[in-house]
Amino acid sequence: MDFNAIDTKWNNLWQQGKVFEANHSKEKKFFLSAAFPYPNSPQHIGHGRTYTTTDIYARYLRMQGYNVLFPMGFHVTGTPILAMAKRLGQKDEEYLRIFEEIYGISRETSATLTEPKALVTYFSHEIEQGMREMGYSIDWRRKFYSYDACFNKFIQWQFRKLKEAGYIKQGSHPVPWCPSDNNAVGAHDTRGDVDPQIEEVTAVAFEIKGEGSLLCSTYRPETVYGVTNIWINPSAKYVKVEMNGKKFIISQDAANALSQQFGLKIIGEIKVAELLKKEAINPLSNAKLPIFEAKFVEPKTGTGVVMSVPAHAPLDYLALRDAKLDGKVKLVQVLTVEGFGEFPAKEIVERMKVPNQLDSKAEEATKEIYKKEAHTGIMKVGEFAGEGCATAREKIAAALAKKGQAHKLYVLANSPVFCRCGALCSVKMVQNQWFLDYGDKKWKEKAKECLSGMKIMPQQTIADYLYTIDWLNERACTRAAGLGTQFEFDKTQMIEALSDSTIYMAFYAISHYAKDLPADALDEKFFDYVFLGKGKAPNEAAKKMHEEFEYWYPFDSSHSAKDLVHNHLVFFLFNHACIFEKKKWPKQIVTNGFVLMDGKKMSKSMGNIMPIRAAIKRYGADVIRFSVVAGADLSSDTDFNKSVAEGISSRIKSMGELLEKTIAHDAQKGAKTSAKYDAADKWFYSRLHRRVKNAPAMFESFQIRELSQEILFETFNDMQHYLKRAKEPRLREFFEYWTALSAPFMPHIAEEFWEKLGKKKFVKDAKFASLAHMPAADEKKIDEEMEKQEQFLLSTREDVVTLLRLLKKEGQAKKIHLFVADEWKREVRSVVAREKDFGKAIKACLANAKLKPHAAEFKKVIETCMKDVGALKSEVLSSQQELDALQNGAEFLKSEFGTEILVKKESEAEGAQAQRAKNAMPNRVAVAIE
RNA sequence: GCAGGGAUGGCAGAGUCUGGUCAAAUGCGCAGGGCUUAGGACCCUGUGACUUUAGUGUCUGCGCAGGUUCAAAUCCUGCUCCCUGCACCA
Repeated sequence: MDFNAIDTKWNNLWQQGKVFEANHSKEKKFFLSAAFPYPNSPQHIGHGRTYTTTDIYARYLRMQGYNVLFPMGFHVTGTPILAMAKRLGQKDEEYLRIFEEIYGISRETSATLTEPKALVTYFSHEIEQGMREMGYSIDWRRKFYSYDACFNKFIQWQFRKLKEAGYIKQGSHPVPWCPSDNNAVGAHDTRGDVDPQIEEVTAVAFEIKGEGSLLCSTYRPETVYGVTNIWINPSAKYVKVEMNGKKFIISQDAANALSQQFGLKIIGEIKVAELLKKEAINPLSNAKLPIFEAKFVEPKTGTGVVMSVPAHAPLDYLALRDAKLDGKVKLVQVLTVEGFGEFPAKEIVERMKVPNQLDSKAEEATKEIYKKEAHTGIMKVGEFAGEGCATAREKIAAALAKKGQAHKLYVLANSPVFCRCGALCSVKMVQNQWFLDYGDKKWKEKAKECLSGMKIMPQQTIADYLYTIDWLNERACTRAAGLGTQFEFDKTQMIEALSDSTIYMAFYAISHYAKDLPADALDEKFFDYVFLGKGKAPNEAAKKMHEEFEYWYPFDSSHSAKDLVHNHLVFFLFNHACIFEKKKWPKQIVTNGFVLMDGKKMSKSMGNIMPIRAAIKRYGADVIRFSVVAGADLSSDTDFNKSVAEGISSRIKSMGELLEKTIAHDAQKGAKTSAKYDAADKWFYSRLHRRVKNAPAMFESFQIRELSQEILFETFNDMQHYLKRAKEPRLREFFEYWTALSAPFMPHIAEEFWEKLGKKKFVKDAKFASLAHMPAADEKKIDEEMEKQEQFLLSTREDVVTLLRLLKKEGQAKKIHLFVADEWKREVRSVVAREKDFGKAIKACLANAKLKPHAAEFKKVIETCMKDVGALKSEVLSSQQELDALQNGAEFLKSEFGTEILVKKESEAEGAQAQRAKNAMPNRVAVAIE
């Protein structure tokens, strides 16, 4: 089987036949989509998981008779593509290498990708081609890019609606900032792709009479009571600054960084030597504090001035000890800490034998104490004595701030972070930043109402949605640069990437028409009519688009990987709830886990990314489809590796070979067999129809893993057994059902099989398996008794195998006798099942008239039954049924063991066998081997 | 720190809601055998330990420590460890 050839054949036929183009009609519809990709790289097999899951579902629903719309577009909004084009233009070696080694893009090609649009075009074509090769049943006519003029108009309309609703606000906001580029920085703007993390710290003011205040940044304002001195770095430069009419002393570096956050003015330098002579005043205890020098103080971190709490901060204690001041300064205890005495910092430093402040163990000790004190520390002094460390911290910070003795400031927690331009990043307080007010209570309520009407898969993620809805606050919705849509209310701004992709699904409903209209025509009235049905249709186009939207909306199912739960998917709820009327709110969200490569996360730095098109080339699309969805439950991550893909491949191939054989056989002998089903046929088709019957519920609940297991492995195993068991296997019917059932998973191969089978079984004139109806199970063929009998036959076979091995008589037995337990033993079994107790069971049996004749024997039977009393719940076959099962399977057993098989009832045993026959139990035959 | 998820055999991964049929599905790996010129293809068997030449039995076992129960991977309590997310970034 040449998978690639089959893929190509059917991809072309589908395209030519316009099989997946969906138009509004009278039929019941289903509108679903998966998050549209950001084209700044080729896609890898991880992306394939979400799209494959979506496509399986789409194909399943199509086969259930729905008019299914599965569209796709490209999200190009934001800065990474801009940044990437710029870097390629600069011949950035890091990028060129990634392109070459991981994406397989030559340097010549890279040289042509220095414009954002060229990059978008290149990767979106690459991605689209991959999706086509994977056989995704997408209506490509509706494709658009988020920078298309018609889409811009749509987003601007959306933002006008949000503004009308009062959800767009302005205010100040801290962002990671490059002072040299004069722009906000994200992970893709920094050296080594470090994600800059903003953290809030408290800066406490320690007054120096006549000079202003020393500003000390700290994570632990509750320890101000214990401050014994102030640290400054002897080799740093300190300056006086003016801020809100007050004077402060901080390092020069800090002044530069903080000027981005506050309107501060540097008044002049102050020499370290001069500072060291001064005294500062503790704002809480009013103690006079000396100022000392310490090397551990980083002038670039925080304010460059550090308050010293030697009782609780190991670094402070170490610095004192290094300067031989530990004898002179009196430590002040602030907290009582579990497992420590008066001065925890001193204790831990001594216990861990930290040599000095610059040793790496100093940091370890700090972390340890910080954690311990935050957990178990109780305030010993001050206004909040008796309270826990964490609550006291907040209260003290607030109290100091109220008196103007503390200020909130922002720092980069993972500092230093460098911009790719080389400058050190800091935090800037952006003024007049535009926000979407997701903190609005009423809006939150609406979003929750929307959520409550939806089906969320996997169900356990509902908690995440609720949590995120509650937690969301004002969120910046514009940026100074980027591709996408201009922000109408402030033309210096572009709408930010996560804000223009919240209701874009609605645009798919009309995108294939919108493209043909001049952008000017898409004004307020136009969209009000199309999406909200307000007013009269401004023109024919609007009317047509309104009808289309009315047909396809509400949006039935949104698919993505699980990382979008905390942002995009929640915004999706908020925005739908705001813009559209309730009956147009979305119905379902499905999220899935990631794909690992040989057990490890795929990443550029590890170089273990497998591009999806390379994977298709190697294994075939359908094998990849199975590989990314069959391995794990929807919610958990799945592993892709060679052996999984090869295993799937070989199963599919052997199915193909069998299909060929079946067809050849039928052609020779004629497909019709008039003979009735025998036991083996009944068993096999009972299993098949049971699976067919259960399948729809499994598709609906996204038990994709279980379904693939059934289709690929369990059905396959059944067939293996059936082939051995059946006198004349009839596989045609099986293949007709199996092909349809597996078509959503392996569409190309299913089409190929379908064609070979003559393809008209389930729906008249279905040219494609993709359009055939999912077969309904023939429930008459589900035969539980037959399945049990076969099960019994198989376990009997197992017993014989075990016994032969035990006797070392494999292949040497002359005759094998099988004895079925008498009916009265079943009575005993059910008594034991009921009583669940040896004594009670005996009494019950004695009282049972039916068991009277067997009084001498039943005690032993009860004993045997009691061994696994829990197993007795399931019902067993009657003696006659067991007998039938074995007689029907006698041929099979004979061929398995190559010897004569004699089946009898226990009571019919004669001579030497009589004793053995007594071992027979319900559901377990007695075996006698000659 | 907060929130969510998790810990099962050589590996991956079911089983947990609804306790007993669980030495634990399925797949991979490994070992032995068969088929074959050969095999990475296919088939059979085995794969916690010990014991057993008539079909066993005993012990150990599902992160750790307890508890409930005739019975616990499954229920309860406490603990340890791991993963993911925490905002202006797609």
